[in-house]
Amino acid sequence: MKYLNVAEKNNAAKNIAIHLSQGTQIWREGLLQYNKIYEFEAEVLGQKSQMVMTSLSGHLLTLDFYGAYKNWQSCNPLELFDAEVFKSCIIKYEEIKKTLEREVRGCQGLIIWTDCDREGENIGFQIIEVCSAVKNDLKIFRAKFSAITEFSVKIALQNLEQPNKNISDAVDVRQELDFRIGAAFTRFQTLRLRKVFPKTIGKSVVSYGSCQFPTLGFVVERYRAVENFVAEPFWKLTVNHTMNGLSVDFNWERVRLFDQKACRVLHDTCKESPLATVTDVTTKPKSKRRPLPLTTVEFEKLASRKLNINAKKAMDFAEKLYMDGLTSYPRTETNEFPEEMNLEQLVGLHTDDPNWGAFAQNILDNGGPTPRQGNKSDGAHPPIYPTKYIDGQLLKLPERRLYELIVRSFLACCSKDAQGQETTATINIANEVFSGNGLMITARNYLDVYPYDDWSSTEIHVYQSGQTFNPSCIDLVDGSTSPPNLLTEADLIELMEEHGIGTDATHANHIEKIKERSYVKLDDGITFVPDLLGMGLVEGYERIGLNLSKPHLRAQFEADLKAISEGRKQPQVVMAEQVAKYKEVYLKVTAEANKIDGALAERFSEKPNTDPNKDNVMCECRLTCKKLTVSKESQNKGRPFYACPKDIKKRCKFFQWADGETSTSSGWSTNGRGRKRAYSSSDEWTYGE
DNA sequence: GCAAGGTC
Repeated sequence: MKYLNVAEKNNAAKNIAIHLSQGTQIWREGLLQYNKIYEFEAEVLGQKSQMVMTSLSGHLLTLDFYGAYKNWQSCNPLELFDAEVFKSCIIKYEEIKKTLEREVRGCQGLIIWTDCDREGENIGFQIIEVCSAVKNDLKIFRAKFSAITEFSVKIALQNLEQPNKNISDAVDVRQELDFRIGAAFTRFQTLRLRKVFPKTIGKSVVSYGSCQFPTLGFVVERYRAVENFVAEPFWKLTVNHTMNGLSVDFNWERVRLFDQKACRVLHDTCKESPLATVTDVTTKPKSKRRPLPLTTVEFEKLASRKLNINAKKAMDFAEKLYMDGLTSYPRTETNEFPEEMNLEQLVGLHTDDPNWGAFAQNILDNGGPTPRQGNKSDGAHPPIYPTKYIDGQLLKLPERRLYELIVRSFLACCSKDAQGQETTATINIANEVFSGNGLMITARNYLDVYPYDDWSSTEIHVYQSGQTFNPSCIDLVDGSTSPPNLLTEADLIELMEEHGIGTDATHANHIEKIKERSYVKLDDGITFVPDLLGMGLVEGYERIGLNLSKPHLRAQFEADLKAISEGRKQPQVVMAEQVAKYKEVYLKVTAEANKIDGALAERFSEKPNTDPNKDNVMCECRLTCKKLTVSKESQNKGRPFYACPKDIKKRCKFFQWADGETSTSSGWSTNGRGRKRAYSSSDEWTYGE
């Protein structure tokens, strides 16, 4: 038997091949330089077999509309909810597809080794689709692994399963809906707003996406919370005891009062008999926990918060570090190291470094690495860790700082929690209670290598229970409640993760996208505020009574997808329900689009063009009485034509333009990528009015 | 020229 084995990416294919062949694999080039082919022997289903292993680079196929639906001017976006869609190979991956087709011909079996998550299952079915098309009697298997380690992939090969169609179906529904909704709303928003605000919108695209809008929504919500915040004045008592050059502050047990008079009365009472009596002194151990093994989300948050490198840039550099072999795969949700990983060796790589070498040596000399184990695993990738040591001086600046962050995080999580002793002294002044704290750090441990956490000692006098002293001062301090902070990028990523908007691999992209679209902007280089367009859009949809920027729509959809994965719901049913829902939303939006114009007009300085459709020409089909509105502008650019969705696959002799003229072309059009697509129309169109 | 999800 000869099996074709296909992984989701080259790196996975290579490592799986190494593990299964004990390093005896030989490699050759595939048709695309990034995706190599590895060959070795292995035992499959109790039989010695020839193995050919190659990979994709993520999804192989993508969705598209046919002919007229592809063109922004030649169809009503409403039709995109029902227009037929097709999957085709992503143009840059055609060589990968050809490699699969060529390699599978010589094989009798196919083993899918894509990542063991939802998207991976779907990618698996794309591989099956391509391979089955050239070889129809293939024996097909799915390898399920919990990590790409020798142990895990060998177990997977001994326990081959069948691919799970339900999971893949859920992804198909997700893709198709995101695509239809995204295309319909994006075209509508863009085409309309370009006409209503030609100066402000210009040629830019006003996109709608099921992740873009909730992300924008988080920024708007926080901005409003800050804007609408009403500060409330408060008053509080503070006590200070300075002696021998050491100043100790005591905090009031009541924290603060919102009644100035009451606070003044208590202050006066304390000032009248200011002698403080120490009522209690406790000292107890306190520790600060070392970080968990590093995930993508934590990496992005640290880079953004501590190094001021934004998530998109951080991921681009992480990708480069990974490609250079310095760090492990950067997209991971896993925060625990697999048992079989040799952490001692990985720590040992760093013992010669001038900055953290001694720390690494210290870990090895004191019982070895003992990382905390988290509770998340994506089943394919370990946490992010340095795979190789390099002198930081050899790297350019942002890369060096990110490599250092990965190394320091790794060494910190392999180290021990910081330990300290916290002393709390409680005092009583005229029956008011205050407490002061002191912290003595007894073992800094991980903090010595991890500058991203603060924990510092604070001194306190040595007090004894029953002792009395005269405070240096007892003050009445006024203040006012403060608004929440605007969102930083790290906060935004946290919210996205919490509400299930996007994935670890896409958070940074969505944030970048809404910046690019001018929906949000960085206020002071650090915090996000809505930009005029983003704010106006959210307000416009709200005036229509829609909450498209709230995360619950996406959350509901995710719940449906889960039901499909588990076989509890039919994909066609969910698809139909969601399409119907969004179609209704779309109709409402187009009917009340003037409310969006109005909201934006209040934000923009440009006066809106109040009748953006006055130049439109109505087309009507004589046979079906279907109506189509076309702008004069597009009419001049090229004649609108109608593609009949049902007959699309039939190659027809001629088609008819919306102005009634027929063309004798073969009935094939080319798409933007120069590829031929069939479209047809037996309907006749004519201009009305 | 549109989405979101993978990935180089």
